[in-house]
Amino acid sequence: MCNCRTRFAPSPTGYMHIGNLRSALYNYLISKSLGGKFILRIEDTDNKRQIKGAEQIIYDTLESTGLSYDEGPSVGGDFGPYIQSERKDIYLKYSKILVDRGGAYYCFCKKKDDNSSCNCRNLSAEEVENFLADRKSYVVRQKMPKEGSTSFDDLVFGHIEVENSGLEDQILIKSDGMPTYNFANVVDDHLMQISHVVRGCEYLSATPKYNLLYESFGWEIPTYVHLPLIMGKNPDGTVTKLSKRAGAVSFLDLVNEGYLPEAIINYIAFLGWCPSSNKEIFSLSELVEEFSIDNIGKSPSIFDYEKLQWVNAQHIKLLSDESFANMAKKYVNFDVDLNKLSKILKSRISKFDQIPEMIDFLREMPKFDKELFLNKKNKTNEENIPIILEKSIEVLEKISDWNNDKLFERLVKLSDDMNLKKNSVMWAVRIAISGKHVTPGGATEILEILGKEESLERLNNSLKLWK
RNA sequence: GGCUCGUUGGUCAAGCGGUUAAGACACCAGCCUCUCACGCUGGUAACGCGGGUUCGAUUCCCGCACGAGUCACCA
Repeated sequence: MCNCRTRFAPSPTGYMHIGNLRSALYNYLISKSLGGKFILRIEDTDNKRQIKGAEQIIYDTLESTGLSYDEGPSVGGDFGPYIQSERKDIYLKYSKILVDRGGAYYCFCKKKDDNSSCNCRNLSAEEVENFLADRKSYVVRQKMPKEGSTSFDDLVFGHIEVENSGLEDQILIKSDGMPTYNFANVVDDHLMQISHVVRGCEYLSATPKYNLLYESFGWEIPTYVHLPLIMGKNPDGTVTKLSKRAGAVSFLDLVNEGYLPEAIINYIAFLGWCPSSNKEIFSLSELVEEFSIDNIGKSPSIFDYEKLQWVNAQHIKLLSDESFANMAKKYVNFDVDLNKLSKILKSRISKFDQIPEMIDFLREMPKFDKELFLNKKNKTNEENIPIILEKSIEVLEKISDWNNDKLFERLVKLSDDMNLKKNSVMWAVRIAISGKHVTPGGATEILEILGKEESLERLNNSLKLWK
């Protein structure tokens, strides 16, 4: 056990996209692989951007992916509340402390004012008192050093150093009294004793500002782990940071398309990290076992649907027959034996939304071209097709024990009797009952699913095409 | 534009001074097979460019190019 504490701190401003989830995952993996705690904190300091339901999506996503948190809204913890809008007073209090310590100052300029003309940094204590007494609206700004440089060592990116002169006196408390993200983040991370700040590297260049804040407070600076960006492909082929515009990927959308949460987790774990071994398919707990910060890379990765699909296919194969049938249920909208269906589908789909198209022929015999029956490799032709179908019908009519093994055995026997390869019979029968060139499952598997009555009806109808 | 970061096959990626430069996806071929899929075997394909350092650079250093991130009273 160690006292490693990480936090996932999303804003409820929309759906949960892959970048957020990856951040949650890595926070989880880092704390769990070190035997520490994983904390959820909701950062809802921007009233304007709140979206109803977004918070619930966060809870649901963490729940369905198994990223369970040790502290957070509803589960509680010793450092609550875990929702920033409920911590407003805390930020105000600390902003005052910071002003007293000389790390920040009140700014009474109007929003539109040109920053360069702002002289609030030099206001006397008396002037400030007066403005405050007048209830003049204000913001609190961080007092950045004018010279020197600030540096830190990131566990992934190494030593980063920036000139202080490039840093603006950023706003800490907005005129509505709410803290900005940057400020609330620092205060909460300190108060909640976060040891490792794990976040996307878009924050890399803002980190010196954070450190200056920690220093002004006299607080210990946490360990930083910045994660490489996840890029999305634009329609024109260029790549940019994953966003609505580029490769729009929301967790919920993926799930609705038929990706398994565990597959999504497995895949995004590899966006920026890779294990020492060549193993690729992991459960969440296996990821915890193998995860190591040392193996996080720096270069951006591109979200690749093809690879995701492959990973998903692998996880689908790992599913028990029961859970597969359960998942498949919602994609099957007609009456059919789900268990039998699942058997032929499991190795053939890479995501669940492929199911409807694959099995539509089971519900209703499609119109098809008679030419489909003719297949050189399987030696079917205009002469033998009608005979095969006729004989098959005779044989099948006599079967009362309608199951795959029995059907297979009888049709193989028929082909022997007719001096044909079994492929010829199987091909003819399969086309006759499916009307499709390719089908999931072989002739006898489809016969079994269709049932005796439906199968014979289809067979007879197809035979008519040849009379 | 300033600052910061990155650059190994089409994609994801191992590598951390000397390698036949792994592996995976995709693609192609073959095998297996009651079509397809699964599975198995094999194949095509890569160190951005230019200087150094070194006996030796994909690996270290410096330029350049290209890509990206960030510069909000958004997070």
